[in-house]
Order: sequence, then structure tokens, then C-alpha cells
Amino acid sequence: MRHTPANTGIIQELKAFRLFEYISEVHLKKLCSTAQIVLTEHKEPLFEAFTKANFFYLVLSGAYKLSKQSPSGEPIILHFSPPGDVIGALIMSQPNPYYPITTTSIGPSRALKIPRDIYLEHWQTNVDLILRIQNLLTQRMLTMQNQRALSKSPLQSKVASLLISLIDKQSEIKDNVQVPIPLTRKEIADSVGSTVESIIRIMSDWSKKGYISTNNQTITIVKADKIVEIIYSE
Amino acid sequence: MRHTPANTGIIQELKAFRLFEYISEVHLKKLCSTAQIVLTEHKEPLFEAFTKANFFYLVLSGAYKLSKQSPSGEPIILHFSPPGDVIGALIMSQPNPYYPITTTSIGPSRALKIPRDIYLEHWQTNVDLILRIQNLLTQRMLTMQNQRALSKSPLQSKVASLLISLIDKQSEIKDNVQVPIPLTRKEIADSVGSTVESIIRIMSDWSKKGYISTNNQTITIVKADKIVEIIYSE
DNA sequence: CGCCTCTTTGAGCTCAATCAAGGTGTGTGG
DNA sequence: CCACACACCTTGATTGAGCTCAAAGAGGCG
Repeated sequence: MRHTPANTGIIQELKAFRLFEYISEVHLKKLCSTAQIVLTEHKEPLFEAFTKANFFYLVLSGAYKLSKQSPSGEPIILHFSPPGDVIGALIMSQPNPYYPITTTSIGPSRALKIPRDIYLEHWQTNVDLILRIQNLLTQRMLTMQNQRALSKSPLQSKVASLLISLIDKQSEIKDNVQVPIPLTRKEIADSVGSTVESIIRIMSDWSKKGYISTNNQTITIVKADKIVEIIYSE
Repeated sequence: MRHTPANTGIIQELKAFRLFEYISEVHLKKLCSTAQIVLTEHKEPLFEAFTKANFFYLVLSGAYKLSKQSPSGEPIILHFSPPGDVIGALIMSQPNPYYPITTTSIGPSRALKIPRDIYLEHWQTNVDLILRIQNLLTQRMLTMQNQRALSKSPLQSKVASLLISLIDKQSEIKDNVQVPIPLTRKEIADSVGSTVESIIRIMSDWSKKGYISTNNQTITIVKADKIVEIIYSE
């Protein structure tokens, strides 16, 4: 993990994120004062569960997976954070917080590491900003609820739903879209609460039928309507 | 569903909730202006999913279950809201919101029904209050994440975890505690994503072993340590 | 007394987990 | 440049937890 101080160039980069639209440059500078940019390699953790939460993060590029351990020790992936996502903000306002999850880099990634003090002083005091963050959380909550609604559905539905939810952001569903985060079969399994083998059987079936195509860890949804259909089948 | 205007007596009742500690009576009155008290009978919905979200609610007494429909039509229970819980607040700040879930009364219950306008005007403008609500949400999020962590655990673990999470609030885990919300086997099944029959098999096994005792829909945890143990077994 | 909701038990079946074995591609050190 | 490790993918065979289906009892209420 390499740290570099946030320079002025970063401000321009931040302005692109929806979280900060309509926020003045002056204010933005305050929000990032004493922040650092961290670079993480593939599989490198940004922070571990149960450690003290002194910082929160804003994903700049690449992606991170947020995970917990199941009682039997296997990882359970709770969420994938693409660029623009905020990680750890929801617990910043709690007294003496600890991270409830482990955050791991997927591919080389960059994040803005912001001290809790700055959150308490400059973020939490701004109603507009709190609401924007609350909005991100609400979205995450709704996604979790939608996944929960599939708990009794067959495994295919869950996998289909995961893929769609990863591309769903803003754009409407269309064919030949690439899933923006590279995923191993194991990661998909850990996301939907299944096993590598089962995921492989499902995905190779879809590949044969021409619904998706995969290359390394890159998944392309070829026939989006078919995949959407699978979510609701049965 | 019977509506009555919020009277001054309600203010005293509200002051007991942790959400409002340190909030002045004057301010509290503003927060509840034009609010109404609604009485719901057992199984009566407070609001249905996909209807316009013009109000949010504070549970006064009784309880509510928040649920969705799975694609195949069975209900999936996402959360139980005991007194003091806020329902629907997280979507109030979104433009033109719709309820993402259905809320149904468990036993006769009372709730304070507050118009969205009041939320936008008096709740959302108060940083302290937003953070308190955010805190409730964070707790709910963490609970959902913990349940998710059990996705690969056997059914017993999920049921045990549900029971514990329902009594867990504030008090530490001890024997002979009654689950504060009356639950049918079906509701438990819909909560953990299972079937009535499976829940019955598990719970009658526990009853035989003397870990729990049930009477109508009231569940008493007799040997809490045994139940906690089951969460982590396997 | 009939209806409705909830609970219970048994029997059979199925989906996905587990176990086992092998394949492929990439990086690393001798 | 080879061989060895490692991470990931694939396929087949077997198994079992929990679902489905069926049937019935128990309590409450108009």
C-alpha cells in the first residue's frame, strides 16, 4: 500500500463524481485536507475487519470488495465498490468506531483516505453532504434488500441478479455490456452464498447458450434480456 | 386503520425514545406538527410497496414487519420494527419517493404518521437528528450484514441468529428471555428464507431439548447459551 | 358448528454442496 | 529455459439438507 499526499490535481478528479456535484472547489479542498491517496495492489486489503476505524475512503479507480467471514471461515462478499463509492462513512459518526468488514482491492486500485476527524469536522456538519452519503447508503440498502428477496429463488436467479446489479448503475439494460468489475468464479460464489463449482456450471451453461461471454475475469453480457428473464424465472 | 390527531400527551411518550433524547420539547412539537397517530389491527398494512411515500412512521407500540415479494410471490420479511423504530425515513429525502417495501402490523399496533413535508422541513434540517436516524439505519444495515454472513450456514444457525438478534437490543444475552415480538413459524420461515415445515422441525427439536419454550406465538429462550452456540456450530 | 389460521408429522425428491481429479495460464527461481 | 508453484477454471460422481406434497390436529371466533 503506497501513500501519497492529495495534490491539487485530485480536486479536479473528485469534481467528476456525482457525490460532489454543486460543491464548490473551496469546500472540496476542506473536505480533503490532510487526505491521502492510497494505491493498493490486487488482493491487498485497504483495511481489516475489527480494526479501529480512523479513516474512511472514497474509491477513485479500480474497485474494492467488502467482505466478512462466515462462522465457518469462508469469506462472504457483501458489496463491490466501484469508483465514486464511499467506504466506511456510515460508521464514522459512531463513537470509537471499528470496521465491521474487510475491504480488499480488486486489481490495482486507488482510493482517497480521509481521516475521521475531517469527517466529523467538515463532512458531518454539512447537511447536503450527509444526505448525499445517506443516499449512497440507501441505494446499497435497497440492493441488499433486492438480493434478499431472491433468497428462495434458484441459484441461477441470484447470479443473474448479481450481474445485472453490477451493470445496472444509471444506464438502462442493453446487450453486449461488459461487467465493470473483473470477477473470479469464486468471488461470484462468495457473493451469492454458493460454491465455485456451482457457479461454473451455471456460467458455462450460459456461455454455451450465448447469453454471456467470458475472457479471463471479464464478463460480457451478450443477451441481457435472457439474463433478466432468468432472475424472474421460477 | 384509525387516525387520531397527535395530542400533547404523545410528546411525553416520544421523550422516552432514545431517538429524541436531548431534544427539547419545543423542537419535538415542531417535529410532530400535523402528525397523526394511527392504530392498526393485526395483519393490517400500514402502507404497501410501490405506493407513493408521502409519510414516514415512528412505531409507538406493538410491532410491524417490513416485507417484499419474491419473484415467485411468497413474502420475504426483511425486518421487524419494534417501538422506537423509524419506518420509511431513509427514502424521505429522495425526490418523489415510493415505498420499496410493504409494512404490516403484528398484533394491534400504534404508529406516529408524519408527513414528508415535515421531514424535509424540520427533520432533515437538523444535523443531530439526521445522524440519529442514520444510526438506526446503520444498525439495521449491520444486522442485515450479519445475517448475510450466515448465508452458507445451516438453517438452525439462521433461526438461532434471528431469535438472538430480536432480543439482543441493549440488554446482554441471558436465560429465560421472551422474544419481544410474537412470531408465527411462517414469519420465521419468511425471515430466514425457508419453509414453515423446516422451522417447525427445528423449533420442536429445541423445545424437546429444553432450549426454548413456546406458547401461542410467544417464544421464550430458556437456554440462551445453547442457542448462541448453535449460531456458530458448523 | 363450520371456518380460518396456525401447527404438526411423515414420505419422497431435488438442487446444489461436497469430494475428487485434472486442466490451463502466469509468475518465479534455479 | 525449464520446472515448479500457485491461482483459477472445469467436469464428473455422490450425497444430504431442506423443500414439496399430503394429510390431519388444535385453538379461536362469528
